[in-house]
Amino acid sequence: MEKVTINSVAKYAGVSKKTVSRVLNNEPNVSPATREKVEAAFKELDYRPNPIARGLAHNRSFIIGCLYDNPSKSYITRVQSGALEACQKYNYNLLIHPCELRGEELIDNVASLLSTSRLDGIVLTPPFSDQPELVAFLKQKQIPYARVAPVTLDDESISIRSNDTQAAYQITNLLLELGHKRIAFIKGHPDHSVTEARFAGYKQALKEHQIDVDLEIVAEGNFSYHSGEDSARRILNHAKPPSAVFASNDYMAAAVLKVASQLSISVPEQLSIVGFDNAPIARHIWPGLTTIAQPVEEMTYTAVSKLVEKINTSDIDIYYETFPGKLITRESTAALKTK
Amino acid sequence: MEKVTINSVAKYAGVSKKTVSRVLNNEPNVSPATREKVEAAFKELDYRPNPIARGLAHNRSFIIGCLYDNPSKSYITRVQSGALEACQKYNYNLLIHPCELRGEELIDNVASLLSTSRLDGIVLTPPFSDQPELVAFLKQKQIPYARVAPVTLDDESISIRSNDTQAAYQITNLLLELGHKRIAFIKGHPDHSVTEARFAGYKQALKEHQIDVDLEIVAEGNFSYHSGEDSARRILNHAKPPSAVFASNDYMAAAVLKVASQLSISVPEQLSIVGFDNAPIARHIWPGLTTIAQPVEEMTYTAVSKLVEKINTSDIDIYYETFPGKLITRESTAALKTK
DNA sequence: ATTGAATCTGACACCGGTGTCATAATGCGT
DNA sequence: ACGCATTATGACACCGGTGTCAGATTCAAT
Repeated sequence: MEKVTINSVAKYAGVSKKTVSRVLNNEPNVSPATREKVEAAFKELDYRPNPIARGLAHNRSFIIGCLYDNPSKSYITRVQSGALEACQKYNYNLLIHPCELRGEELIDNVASLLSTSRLDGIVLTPPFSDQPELVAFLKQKQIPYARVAPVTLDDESISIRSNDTQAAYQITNLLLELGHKRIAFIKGHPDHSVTEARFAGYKQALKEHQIDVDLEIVAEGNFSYHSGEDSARRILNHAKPPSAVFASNDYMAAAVLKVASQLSISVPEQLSIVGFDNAPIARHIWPGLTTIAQPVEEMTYTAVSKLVEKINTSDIDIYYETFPGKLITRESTAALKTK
Repeated sequence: MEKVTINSVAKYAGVSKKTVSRVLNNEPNVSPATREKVEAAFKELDYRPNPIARGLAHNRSFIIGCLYDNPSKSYITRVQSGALEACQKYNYNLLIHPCELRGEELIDNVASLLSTSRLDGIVLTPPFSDQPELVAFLKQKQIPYARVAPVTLDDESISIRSNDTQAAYQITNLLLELGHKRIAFIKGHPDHSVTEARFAGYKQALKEHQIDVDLEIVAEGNFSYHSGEDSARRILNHAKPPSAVFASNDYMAAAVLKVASQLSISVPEQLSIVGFDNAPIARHIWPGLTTIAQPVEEMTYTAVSKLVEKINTSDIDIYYETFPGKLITRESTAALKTK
């Protein structure tokens, strides 16, 4: 089984390789008869164009990079899944690049990624969507990029956003409507811009109900389960403990539930808990967590699609779209019993 | 900033491009003086070889594919992480390829993946490590491959194994030593070869303690949380309920815990539960799950490393290595109280 | 039949590297 | 100083596609 190149097809079909190339790329100015001959040859020889050669000729790699650093495996998998689907649609490949660096080192790392792998474009997922130095670097290097779930705005890019503040507002309101007045909050990782966005929604809801934010029951977490445990221990042992806890993601919320069990605080009877993200764990623990679901796959799919379109047509310069979150009610929340 | 090619370096250093190529690849027969000149030019111009051109010349893509279909996101992430690390070491890229197909469709899908992406090699993770048609196909197509955690043997390949039977035996023994005599078992997905391997370990341990396997408390799961719930409900509502449950993975074990809470069966006082895999959920629920940890990253790292070495040297033909599992004891197991 | 425009087709260089092989430069023994 | 083996270097074709442009063919209009 010798390999089938454009030359063998050309010979087989009795035309020049350029004509074969024209058929391959659906270029105009090929007579129907010729086109048919060439297509028959494709079938007959089972010809597959070599993407590497094509890449060399175009000075393109047909590879999109995906940059992430997220403690949630399920989030990463969902991002990948959406990105992959978009790549397949356009015959691109996806190169995943987990990266824990920040600042100068991050720039160096991405620079070396770009020069070694010759990416055609790059998708930034949180927390990288909001790293101004990184964005500036890509802009300066003229590397097309798209940002998933950024909070900051940037006039010349593709940004696929979610409205975390709104969603956090909504879920806090749910607790308020259930009668909770003393609601603790566990913040996320300070590098992630959604951290402040979610906190802002929480504060706004409290404010509208004329409740002051009590920083004694606001803990600094970092999205990890462990940080949730520490925060929960502090909050639940407070002299005036809250009747509800809003953790900035589901892992930390799960940790709150664990600490509550350890302290024999029953959920949701004595304590309501809400999380964020609708990670698998939210329904894998008992009671299940009330949380916010976001269409992560869809967001990433859109981001990569728009990015590839930008690369292919250099038409789209700016694209904004906001995807709404959805409140999911499970067993971890209940009305406050009036004592 | 015009782009730096091998030609510009050659011109700058005053040598031919072939000489530059020689320096680049550490080939012999370059005088120290010339080598230095060229290396200085590299630095000066910040030259990065174009992997696509190199790929074309070598008829290689420098891409390794990773095939998987696993319900556990954390498992996937760990596989990716090990594979990526190995790829980086050898300057390869990793192409991830989730795939839910089986049989004929699977072969077609992989065939098209190979011809479109020109992979240099492919890593098979469970359940693909044990699909005989797929392995036969790759062998016939002469595509180098490595198998992670296969159960079946195959004389001519790279196989990085774990001893699931032994580990299952060990964890079952732990329950037996705690005094449990009636131990339920929830099987995994029938497509995964580890499913039978783990069951075999369970049976062996029971046999050595002269306990017959009671198929009434052996459930057919599929590794999903949901299947674990269904199985747990059946098992725990049995007329003669078990005092311990061994679920083939941690998700199903977590589901058993949930069902137990719903039925007000306290864990571990009335019921011991063990899982398998040491997934994050094993320590994110309360009580934490006693389980088996396997060095997934390390296994995949080794698999990819050996695969790339095979590609580069066509030396290694066969490579076997078995990684042991490790028992992790948490709060979900306790000694059976003698009534 | 003739002409001009529109449509088709192929020769050839090129993308940025690597392999082959011939030739130039060096080292070494006598 | 000479000859010979060894090392160093470059010219050139090639990997498998694509862009450019000139030449060939077709077609409609006169």
